[in-house]
Amino acid sequence: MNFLDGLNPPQKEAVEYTEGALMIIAGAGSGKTRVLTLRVANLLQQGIEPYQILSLTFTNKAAKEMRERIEKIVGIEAKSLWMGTFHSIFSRILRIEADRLGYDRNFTIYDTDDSKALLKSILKEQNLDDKVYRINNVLGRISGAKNKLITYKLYAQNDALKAEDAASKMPELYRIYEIYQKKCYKSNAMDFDDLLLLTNILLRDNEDIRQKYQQKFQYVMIDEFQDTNLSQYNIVKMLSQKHQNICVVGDDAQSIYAFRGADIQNILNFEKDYPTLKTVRLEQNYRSTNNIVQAANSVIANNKNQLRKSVWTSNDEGNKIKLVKTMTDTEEGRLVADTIFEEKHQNSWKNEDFAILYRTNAQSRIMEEALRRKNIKYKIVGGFSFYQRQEIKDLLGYLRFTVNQRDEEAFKRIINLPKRGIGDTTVAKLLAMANEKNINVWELLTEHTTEISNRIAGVLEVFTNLIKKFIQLLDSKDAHELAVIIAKESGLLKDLYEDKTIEGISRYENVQELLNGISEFVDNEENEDKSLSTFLQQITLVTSMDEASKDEDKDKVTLMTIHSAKGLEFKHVFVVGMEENLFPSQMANNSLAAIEEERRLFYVAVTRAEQKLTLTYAQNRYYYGNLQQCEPSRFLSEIDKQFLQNEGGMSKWTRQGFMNKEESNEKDNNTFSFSNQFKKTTANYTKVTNLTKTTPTADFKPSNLAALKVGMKVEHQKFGVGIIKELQSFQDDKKAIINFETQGEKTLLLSFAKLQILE
DNA sequence: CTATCGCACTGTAGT
DNA sequence: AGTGCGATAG
Repeated sequence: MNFLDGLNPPQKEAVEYTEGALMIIAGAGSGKTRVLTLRVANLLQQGIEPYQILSLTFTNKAAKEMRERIEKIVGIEAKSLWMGTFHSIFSRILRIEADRLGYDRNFTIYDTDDSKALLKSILKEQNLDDKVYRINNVLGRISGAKNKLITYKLYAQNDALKAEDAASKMPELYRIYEIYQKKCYKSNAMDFDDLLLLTNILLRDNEDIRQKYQQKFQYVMIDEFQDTNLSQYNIVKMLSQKHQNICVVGDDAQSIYAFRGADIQNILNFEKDYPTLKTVRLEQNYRSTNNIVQAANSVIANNKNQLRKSVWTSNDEGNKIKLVKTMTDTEEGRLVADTIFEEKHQNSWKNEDFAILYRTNAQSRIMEEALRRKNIKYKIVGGFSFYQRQEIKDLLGYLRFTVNQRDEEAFKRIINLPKRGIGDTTVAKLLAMANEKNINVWELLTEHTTEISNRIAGVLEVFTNLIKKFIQLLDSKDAHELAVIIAKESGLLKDLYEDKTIEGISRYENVQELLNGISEFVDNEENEDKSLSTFLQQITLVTSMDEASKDEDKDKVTLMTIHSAKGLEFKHVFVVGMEENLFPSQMANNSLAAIEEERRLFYVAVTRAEQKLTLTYAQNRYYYGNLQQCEPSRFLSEIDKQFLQNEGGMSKWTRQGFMNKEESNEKDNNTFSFSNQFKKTTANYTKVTNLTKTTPTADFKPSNLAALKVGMKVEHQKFGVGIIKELQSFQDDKKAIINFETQGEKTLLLSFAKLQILE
């Protein structure tokens, strides 16, 4: 087995120990992904079928990356592996077995926004004050309960929980939970936590289904085990009961999701649940310089509740860690941008060798501005998702309602969109009426029309006829064709198209982008089920982090939160905003456990760096538009001084940080005028960060459709350069068959294709 | 029912 | 700074 060459003894052991329970404690940079990849390859080489291996990860990105790496070793076989996030894998299973739970297979997955909107309406209906019952708290309590496998029935019987609720002035919480859950069920909808909780219930209550999947999954693997919650762990425990071939990989020092129910206790329980457990520790770090490894160790050593830690490296000592203080947050950005600019030339490093990590997404804007001024290409990972944009959610609302008419959140979103004179009062009345009759709104609208007042009934009929038409097309049209029809006939597209403001154009383009996305979904041969319903379930579980890394995304500086940086590595990492109350977050002040989690987060940030690490903090920073003074983070003082660069090396930047009063005023004025300018061009700004490359003059718009001719050379945003082979009419639209250089022949609906005419 | 204005609030991460 | 809410006028 030559692919084991170059592994150290514990790595080799982890790859070869395939039968029974195995726990791999993998320190930062210890080659974990490589070990996991080879482990799967090893199983496949032993003749295990790919569909018998279940491999669970925490993010879609991690799953995708691992699948690609395995594919490189074993080839096409890797496609049949069951590999994905807990949520995506189990939503797939739930879709197949939905009827056992009384759900329809077209169930909607409610995202956090949907959940909050539903809770808000429940609070209103129950006359509860949303100042007392804070939506985030309420959702957090419900979510926390679900992650501990506490259903609303169990919650109502649990005096301890109810006492906690009473203490936080929310004694009715158990009732809200019950109403929320029943409404979700009535809407044929599941929230994120339901995907796990209901999988638990499905497997627990259905012997045959449990056996089916126990039989199927002979080998189960979990990555980032320290981040799993009880609900997730319990599913895996049930699934691996028959074969007992379960392998978990984790690092307690990198546990950063306790706030949402992840339980380090799972690691301890694991040893109890599997007495024959074999434990392998990967402690040699191959990623970072000795200075970085030691500095990381010196910080994490401050945690009282750490389990085990002895990560070491035989790498060079390397550069010392740079600590930089700046006057303001703007200057912090400038400093980072300047440093990247210089180092790119000095070391001939590329943009992709740098990462800027921050604690909160809000910090990204200042870094963006600085990089743009220096003309440094960057990409933002995570943050505000494409699918959270209003115009996207509007169209998705129509698509969702077409697939599942019980989806009440979608109904509320689209019933008066575009405006048809149905206000909140009317909607509330309709919902109350439906509730009273114990039917859903769609049934009310279609079967009880006579009971609705004439004025409204007329408008509603137009709406129901529209939806009925869409429903009829569900079987005959593919997801993309149908989405295009819905976008047009609902009037959404027309509204956006007529809005010629910068924001309006951007929104129109975003909708086009969504339609392109659906088109890609349909064209993708790997997707077996091309229904609109599957598409919708899939995208709810996809965040902007998971978008395919395009070629144009290649050589760019990466900006992201520390949370999303887990598992990645960069030559030079900047951790910015090292200030008390920002990192560690102010919210962490309440408990030791929270501070320790922040410290682990810092540990994660530091261990992303291969060669250079720079920590920066500002003395003044804008919070909600107010300039505030900041103190350096306590974590900075916890780093063993011997790993920090001496004062002399800092002086260059430190000097820049201190300005005399005159300079300071001048600078403030500059900052002010810049931010005013920024305000006016927000839409442009968004567009640039979206990485859409447009040349206004040559850009193809639906309005100059006639400009296209057969034989013309064009460039498509996604498919690249091609020659127009044929132009066709499709209803009142034009379609083009284009032969792309790399993608082959594609048929595009022109009004949604982003084409640029080349010749 | 819709549009507009002034006021108050914002509390971290990602499926 | 940006958002979302309630009150008010049209």
